[in-house]
Order: sequence, then structure tokens, then C-alpha cells
Amino acid sequence: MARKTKEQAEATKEAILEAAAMVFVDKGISRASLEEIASQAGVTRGGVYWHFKNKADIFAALHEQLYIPFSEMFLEGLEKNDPYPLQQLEKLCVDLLKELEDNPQKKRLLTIFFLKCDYSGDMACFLEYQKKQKAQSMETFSRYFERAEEKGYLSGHANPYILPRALVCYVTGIATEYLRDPEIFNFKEQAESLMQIFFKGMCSEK
Amino acid sequence: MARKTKEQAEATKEAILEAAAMVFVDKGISRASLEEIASQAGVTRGGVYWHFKNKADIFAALHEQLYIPFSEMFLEGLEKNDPYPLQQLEKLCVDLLKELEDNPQKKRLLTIFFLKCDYSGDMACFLEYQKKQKAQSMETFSRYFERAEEKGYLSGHANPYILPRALVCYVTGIATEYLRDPEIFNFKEQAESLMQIFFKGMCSEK
DNA sequence: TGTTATACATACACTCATGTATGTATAACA
DNA sequence: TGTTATACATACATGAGTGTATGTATAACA
Repeated sequence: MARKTKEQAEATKEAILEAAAMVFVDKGISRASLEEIASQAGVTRGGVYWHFKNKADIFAALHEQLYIPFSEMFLEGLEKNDPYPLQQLEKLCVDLLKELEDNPQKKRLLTIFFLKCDYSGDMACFLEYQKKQKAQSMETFSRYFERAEEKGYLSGHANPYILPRALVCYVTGIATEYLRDPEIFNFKEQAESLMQIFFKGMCSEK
Repeated sequence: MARKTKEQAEATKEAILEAAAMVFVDKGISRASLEEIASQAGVTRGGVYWHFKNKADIFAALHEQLYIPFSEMFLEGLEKNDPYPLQQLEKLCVDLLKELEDNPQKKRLLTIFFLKCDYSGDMACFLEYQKKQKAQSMETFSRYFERAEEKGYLSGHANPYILPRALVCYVTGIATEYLRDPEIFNFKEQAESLMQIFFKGMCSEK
């Protein structure tokens, strides 16, 4: 009773990833066993080793699943050439937070990455990956701030080199604290205020 | 050749903690073995088990070492009754970042807590501990903002309920990103600018 | 329609860290 | 000064997870 169709095989691969996300959130990556992931996906460890090299390889697949879609949002926004780049960027950040609140899979994955993962040994390479991802985000953010500066929307004390870094810190900080304790924020109501606190300080006009 | 003096025993206990911090940063908590910690501290596993119940118990000791001193800073500031509570709070945050940069032990410990720890199983309880710690920080921050509001220093859109949370997110976000890649920030030069970005948006006068 | 590669299941060998039990020299204390 | 609790070292037992090797039914393909 073995040998499934190609589509069926792809389905079990996704089932394994889905199961892995659940087990990782629950037990943490270090304590998660491939045995438990396998059984929760309805296969044995043999099946898991067929689709993935090891635990880190599963993690890598989940990692891409999250980080690809996030960066696209901000790149698309750039192409619109909005007359108010700061408001545009602010709104994108608000949307990002709300999306995080509404999308349980993203919530699960980010929880794993921020709180259920020990980035050493096999996993250290993902810090490098995240660094590159984040450098790219900041590069994108810079474009928004540069446009804002060209149009004279930036106040003097806010230099455009440090602003994108500050924004990344603020947003990831909010996300981390939210995942650490989801009850402290209700993004549907508070995401706007949160981002306002950051952005209202940079406008040269009042 | 066993049985040391009480002071000697206390010294080996500290040696174990020091060794643990080094091994935790290097291998991560999940991959760190008590054997390696012991040998790096100049004892055997027997010695480690004499002073600590297990790995989580060692972690708990390191955890307290960091979180006690941090919260005191902001409480002391409150007693001074500074006429400009926002500037005072801003300066304390700047000092906190610079302290993080200058103090290698704090840097090591925070790196462990943010990047080398998988908060599940035995370790899940520390998230609770951190939540309480952070709630207390926010409580303290609130006092600064309340004073600022009484004196009319807060602009309308910045409500004092959400401000302390936002500040905590910003500062921890900066710390996390800094530990993830210490080269992106130089706090000696940039800590002021970073905190300015946050605070200049909340003052009603320009 | 026969062959082959696929998509797993099963079985095996091995490492490695953990917890505990026991031994022991000596500081502390009366 | 004898006794006892201390501060470890040593030895042992154990399990849990990992990686790989092998088995096998069948989809895919020619």
C-alpha cells in the first residue's frame, strides 16, 4: 500500500509542513521530534525523511513561506508612486500588523521564529538569512523616506539613514511583544495609533 | 580532595554561571550540555548538580541577574521628580542602550534570551516571568507619561495608555535588532537620534 | 505490458545527554 | 576532637531521538 500519485505526494509534503508548524509552536523546535511531526501528519518518520533532509530543512521551508510574502507588500507600494510616501508607508505598516492578527498561519510561524527557536548550530544560518531579508526591507523603506525627503516632508532631526532602521525595530518590536502576549494589543483598533506615534514625529508641518 | 570553604563554594557556583553564559551564547540553550558547562567551569557534572537542579535552574539564575538591575533604573528616575519627565525618560532609554553596548555580560545574557532560547517545555515559565517584568516596566513608564500629560507636554493624538507599550516595543525592538547584528547600530553615536525619533513626535510644542 | 523510479513503511544501529546513586575528603561546629 | 553535613567526583542506568539501510507496493512511462 505505498506509492501515491504525484499530487498526493505533494499533499503529504504540505501536510508534514502543516504538522511541523503545529508541533513547533507547541513543543518548540528543539523539543519537537520528527516522530511527532510524522504521526501528526499521518505518516512515519520514513515519509518525513523522504521529503526533507532533517528538522532544519523543514524549518527552512516554513521560513521561506513567511518571508517571501512580507517583503513583496512594500515593494509593490513603491511602484504606485503615491504623493504622500510617509502616509503610504504608515498605512502599509498598519496593514502588516492587522494581517498578522488575522492570519493564524503567519502568527504561528512568527511565534516560532521569535519565541520557539534557538538560533545555534544548524539553525544559525537562518539568522544570516534573516539579516539579508531585513537589509532588503530597510533598503525598500529607505526609498520611501528618500521620496519623503525630496518632497520636504521630513523634519530636520530625522535623518534618512537611521529612519528605516528605526522603523524596522519599531514594527518588529511591536510584533514580538504582541506574539509574546497577544492580549496587550488589539491591532484592529490600535494599529493606527501605534504607527501614528512613530510617524507623527517626522513630519515637518504640524 | 573535596570540600571547599563556603566562599570557595560560592565562587565555583559563580564560575558555573559564568561558564553557562558562555556556553549558552555559543551553543544555544538547547544544544548546551551540562558536561561542557561543567568542564568550562573547572568542575564535573556532579558539581553542577550540587549547585543547580538542572539546566533550567541555571537559566533562571542568569535570568534574574539581568532583569533585576534593569527595572531599578527607571524606578529611581521617578523619585527625582524631574520637571521634564519626557526628556528624563528619553535620557534613561538612551543610557539603557549605551549600557547594553558597553556591558558585555548584559549583551551576552540578552543575546541568550532573545536569540538562543526556545521558550517551550521547562522554559515556558520564563515567558510568564518576562511578562510580569514587562508589565511592571510599563507601569513605571506610565508614570512618566502621566506626569508629562499633567504638565501639558503630550500632543493630542498620543494617548497615555498606549504610549508606554509603544516605548517598550521600540526599545526592545532596537535591542533585539542590535543583538541580531551588532554592526547596524553604534549606540554611542546613534542612541540619541534613535530615541529622538520616538519622542519628538509626542511633544505638543515644537 | 514490463520495467523502473517513486513514495513511503519498517527495522536497525548508534550517539549522547540526562538524572541519580554512591563514594569521599574535609570544613564547620559543638 | 569527634561528628556531621558539605562540596564535590565518580559510576551507573536509561531513554529518547537521530540517521540510514532495507523492504515494498505501485504510479509513471516507454
